[in-house]
Amino acid sequence: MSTIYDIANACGVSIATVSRVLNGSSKVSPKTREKVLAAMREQNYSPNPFARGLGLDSMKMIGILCTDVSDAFFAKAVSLVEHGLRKRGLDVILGCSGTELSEKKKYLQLLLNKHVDAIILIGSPFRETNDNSHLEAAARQVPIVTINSLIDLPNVYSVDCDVSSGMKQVVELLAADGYTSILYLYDQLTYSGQQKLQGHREGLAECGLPEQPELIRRVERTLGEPQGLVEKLLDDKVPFSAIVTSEDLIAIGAQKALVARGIRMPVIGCNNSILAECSTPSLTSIDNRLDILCPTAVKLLTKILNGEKESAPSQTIFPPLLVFRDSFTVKNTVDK
Amino acid sequence: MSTIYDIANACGVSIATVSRVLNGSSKVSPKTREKVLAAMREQNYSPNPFARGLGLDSMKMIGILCTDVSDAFFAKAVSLVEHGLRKRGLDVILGCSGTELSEKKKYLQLLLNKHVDAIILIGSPFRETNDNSHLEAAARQVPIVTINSLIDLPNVYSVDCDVSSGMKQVVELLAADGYTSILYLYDQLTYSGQQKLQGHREGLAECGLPEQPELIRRVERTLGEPQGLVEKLLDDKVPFSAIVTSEDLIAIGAQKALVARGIRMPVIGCNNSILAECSTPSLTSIDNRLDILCPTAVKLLTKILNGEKESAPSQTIFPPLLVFRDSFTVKNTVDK
DNA sequence: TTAAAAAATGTTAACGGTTACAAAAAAATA
DNA sequence: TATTTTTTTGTAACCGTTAACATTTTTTAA
Repeated sequence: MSTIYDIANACGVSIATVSRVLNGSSKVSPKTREKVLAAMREQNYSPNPFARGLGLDSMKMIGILCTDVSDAFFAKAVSLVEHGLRKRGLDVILGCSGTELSEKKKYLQLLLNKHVDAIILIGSPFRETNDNSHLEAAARQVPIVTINSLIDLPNVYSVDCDVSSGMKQVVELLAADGYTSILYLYDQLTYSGQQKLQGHREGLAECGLPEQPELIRRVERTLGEPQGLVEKLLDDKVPFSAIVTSEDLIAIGAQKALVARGIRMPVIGCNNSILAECSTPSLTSIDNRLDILCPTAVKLLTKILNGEKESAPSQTIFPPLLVFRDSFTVKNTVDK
Repeated sequence: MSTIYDIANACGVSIATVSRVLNGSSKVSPKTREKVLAAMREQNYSPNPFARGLGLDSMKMIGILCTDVSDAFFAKAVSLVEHGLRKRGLDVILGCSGTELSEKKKYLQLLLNKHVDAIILIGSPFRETNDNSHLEAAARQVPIVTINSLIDLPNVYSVDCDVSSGMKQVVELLAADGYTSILYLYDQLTYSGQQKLQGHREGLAECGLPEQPELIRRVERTLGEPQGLVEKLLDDKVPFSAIVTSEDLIAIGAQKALVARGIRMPVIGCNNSILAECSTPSLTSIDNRLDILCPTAVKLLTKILNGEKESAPSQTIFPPLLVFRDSFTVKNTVDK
């Protein structure tokens, strides 16, 4: 590994000059610049990131914190964010904390300890509890951008999708189609989980439908549990005529229960991951626009890192997109 | 941010003593140790990773390089590896290079430039070409552990699953059941892609079945392309009685074409991702044991980082697992 | 009680960059 | 040509650790 001193020696210049060439900061005469660049190429030089980091307190690394990359939703988000950051010359430290609040705190601290330049938080930082004191503390050290959850704290910037309205719209569409007994299956009440549930309730209220506790059920984010629950509800003859869920995986589990019994009714997922397409019948799903949120978050972040905090909106919200597939199409309305 | 000097001052000791407490290296008297630890707690001290990195040329970060985390297979692998590394106090820099060789090279270089302690390579480093000169060069700088591809180079350690035998076994099972015209759909001929194809061919040979070019077809790793191809083959009345694929996603696409026409025949996927379970009928799939490969790779890596290279096997191979689901069960054999 | 050995602590030079400031060289002006 | 201005380059301090080596303190042995 050659150092800045090696390059300086090779060209008969000082290390300051080499550093200047490296950073393109202040002026260097064209011919010395060329000489230095040639030496760098020759020696295959690459600046030591630790030394640089020590001086500048930055290694141009962004921490990405999510719950679980093996989940299709987070995987897509991480992928999109990683691409965006790379394109801008930023490296990515990945942390998958799981759902436990204590773990999330620990991971947040781990990233801070590594002196990342910023943190991108995918999904919700808190669960049922609204304790985000740790986030507040973290934001005092580095800017934080959250994707898919809205947090109002200094130095925290949120890019979110209004899934609440999506959920509401789904209820309205179903109701308009005569599906008035809607089974709502949700998993964790993270920020977006709460939004979804609220949207569902608003939809019910809007349509003058009653809120039935036995039709608003919490399940694990798995295939088996929703499937089992739906089977049980069918066994118990609990009446419902459509299923809406907070996640595609849950929807698919539920749909499997239906398919197994030859029952056909509208099933709506959320997140519109690849799973939705894989399901048979393919799943109608609320798309939370990660394809827009993630690039937006990255752009926002670069702005902030460039010191343009003033022009960085602390909240950016996009509308969701309903993607209709076989499990429920608006055409139903017409066909019926 | 308090430094080692702040702590030293606060306790009236030298920075060397603080450093010793920090590293637990040489002896420090119990009472000064306590005093120092107390000051650290009080000042919420955490050592500057860049300074440490500069001295030790290590920030205890491992680079993970994969093709695409948004793909269920890589997502699962990255997730498993991340967990294992975290548990051992190692941080993770993630790189998603895509399939282009030039990009892979670039990403490899990016990780090296960050002075990662090691690189874990998930999936294949090369495609149809067998050019792994860049890997060889990289391995001269840091140890490399590959997951799901076998590479014979100094300082490269491979943890792999023998999918070839899995593929072979599938053909044998199908043939034994009377399914002798097998459509084989594959995507990229990465290392494991080649292994799979070879296993398939071996299976055909073993069973005395002919290799039919029109039944060994390359498709994109998407849902739509295999679906379209199968539809076309059906239209063209190309005869086949079972479908085997190199990836679950492809299998699901193919199966969708069958389901749409009410045709039922064995469909076998590979990788056994969550997609396989989501499909209806649920997909029989070859599990390449990421649940074992990934922890093994991490353990191997820690061994290597601990300087126990001698006792680190350069190749570790696990057998695959056939996971039978609705799209093809061995019970078929009995039932028929 | 003193000398020797062991344990604890301190001093200081790396590690490889960045950058403020100083100095030298080149260009512009008088 | 001498002087001023501008451009280019060099010097050296600093960033916060680690660790070799030196020194002091404590313990043990004589």
